[in-house]
Amino acid sequence: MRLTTKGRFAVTAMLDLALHGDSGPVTLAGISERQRISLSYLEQLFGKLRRRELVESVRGPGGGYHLARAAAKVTVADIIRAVEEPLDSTQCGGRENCHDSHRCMTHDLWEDLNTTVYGFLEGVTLSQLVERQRTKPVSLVRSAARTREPHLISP
Amino acid sequence: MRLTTKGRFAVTAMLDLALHGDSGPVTLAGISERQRISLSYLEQLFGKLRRRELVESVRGPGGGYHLARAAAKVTVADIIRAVEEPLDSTQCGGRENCHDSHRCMTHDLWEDLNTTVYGFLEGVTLSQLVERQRTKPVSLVRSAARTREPHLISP
DNA sequence: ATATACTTGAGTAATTCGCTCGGGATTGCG
DNA sequence: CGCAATCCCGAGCGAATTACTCAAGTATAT
Repeated sequence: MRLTTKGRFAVTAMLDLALHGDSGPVTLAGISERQRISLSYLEQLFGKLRRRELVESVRGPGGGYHLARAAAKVTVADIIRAVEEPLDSTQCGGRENCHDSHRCMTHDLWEDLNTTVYGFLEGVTLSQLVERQRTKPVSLVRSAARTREPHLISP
Repeated sequence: MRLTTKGRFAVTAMLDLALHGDSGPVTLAGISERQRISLSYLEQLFGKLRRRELVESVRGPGGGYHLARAAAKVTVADIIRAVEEPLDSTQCGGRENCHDSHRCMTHDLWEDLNTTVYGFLEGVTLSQLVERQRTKPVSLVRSAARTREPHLISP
């Protein structure tokens, strides 16, 4: 797994798409202006998002992008998986590197951690983010964290 | 937040430290050999881990590193924070970039997501990883996920 | 037609990653 | 003492990735 600004840009753009998708296709130029992301960079990102079938494109004037499925069915994990390069497995990935009793400890451990984090991001959908964006007063951190890490918020 | 192989190396090394720390300081050369991580790279990583007071060093022959506190008090989030470069906040981070009604949407959103993921990684301690490594049959994914994301596992 | 908008590919400066090299500094041990 | 083990530190480096530009397309609504 990898988590960088690239994934953040993609999530932001998808959120913008979800927020403005009510009235027809959303233009990359619009997203670029609203979110201050370079148009050409958005083009690259949406190329990947389209290939992963998270968005659909409408060409020609009045065209743009819209979500390929309901915002409730798109998770943050989906988006990140679409744009981030896959993290190559541990250096012992299938080769003769691992030996002794410690072989593949690295691999198993990280694979598990990986899956765990993804499992979590799998639980955060675009529609949740949209709702949170529209009803500002409630913070994502507090509402999301309260259900799983109570001691972190109210020590 | 950032999550790359760098963080993985650090977690792996710390886990090795926890596993072999019973009999005195652990040598970087030992970790390098067992985990197949370059010695010089380990030196860099442990420089950061030491500065963040996650490990303590013992110099001279017979020296090495040991954990600065109990494995139960070291979280994966601690380790990752120590070695990964901090992800600069959104491009609108304090500048005049954000405007309109959408200002800082990006910033707030990602900050929140960030905190949420970190909050989760705060919940995974080194001692949990050690125990899991010693009693292989139990998978990290299932046991960690079960305690905080019940609906993801048994829908 | 023509403008709008997506589509694709090549290229690029800056940054990070993973690592090497070359020196230190500190300390246990004979 | 002297030596070897070990940590410590900084400079640098090739490869990859990031974030982005430029330059061409193709499809389509009007």
